[in-house]
Amino acid sequence: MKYRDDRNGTLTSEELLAVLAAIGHPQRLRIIAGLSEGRVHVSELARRLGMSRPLLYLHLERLEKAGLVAGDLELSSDGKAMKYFELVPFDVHLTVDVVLAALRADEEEGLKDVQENPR
Amino acid sequence: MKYRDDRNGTLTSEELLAVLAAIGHPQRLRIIAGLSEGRVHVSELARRLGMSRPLLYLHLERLEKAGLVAGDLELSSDGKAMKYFELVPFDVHLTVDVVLAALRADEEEGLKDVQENPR
DNA sequence: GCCACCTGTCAGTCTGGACTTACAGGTGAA
DNA sequence: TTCACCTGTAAGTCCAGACTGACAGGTGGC
Repeated sequence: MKYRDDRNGTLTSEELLAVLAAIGHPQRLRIIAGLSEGRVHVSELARRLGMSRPLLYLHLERLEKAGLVAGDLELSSDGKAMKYFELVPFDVHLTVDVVLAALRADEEEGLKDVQENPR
Repeated sequence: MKYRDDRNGTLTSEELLAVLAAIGHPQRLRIIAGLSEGRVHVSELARRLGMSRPLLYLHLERLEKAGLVAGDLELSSDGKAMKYFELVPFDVHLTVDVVLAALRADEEEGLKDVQENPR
């Protein structure tokens, strides 16, 4: 899983911010809750949460980019295209040390960039 | 500490969102890092981070509302007013269960409101 | 044909947060 | 008095994100 493999669980600040911003929104909390019971396709989830489908798309996109949910387009038995989403288990421990580690990880990323793309 | 005492560590979604929004901003990550070495007064911190003082005020205000930092206005030995800020240790475990618990806590808050302010 | 489902995207509005500049006030020291 | 510090806030700009409404396309069944 993403956060276990990368740098032994250390996130860069960019990744950390993506996760925080993704979770830190009332609607997206509800989306996470809605997905916690299992995979659902978009239209169904929109109905359950009482929110418009285009809006739900935006939120799901954001959650997916942050690695918190995963989408999968499937053909149902009756031939209809269905986009299923499911939760990706996440576990981020928020402490001062994690913040410091993220900022430190940024610098190392920066160094890596310099080594890979020297000017 | 705020998050230990309230409901045995369970945050309402409002509190959780406040914390996530407060931490989830590049400048505020740097502010947290800046405060991790100890208490600093606002002007000094602004200089260290290279950001304008009014802007720093806004961010500190947000962090304080979320309970992540604490401010204290003091008179220095030479009579000048100094606003010192320091970190409040925080430890928020971000998992699906925490999200679900937050939404559940909201409902109980709602019930409490009804009991305290019956119509 | 029409209806009931589904996916995907675009154009437009609107609001809140981020940020700057500029101001008000205070102290002590030269 | 002027300078160098400090706190605190009000006014204005700017932009990204949230959200709506209306489209495009597809399938299968009546």
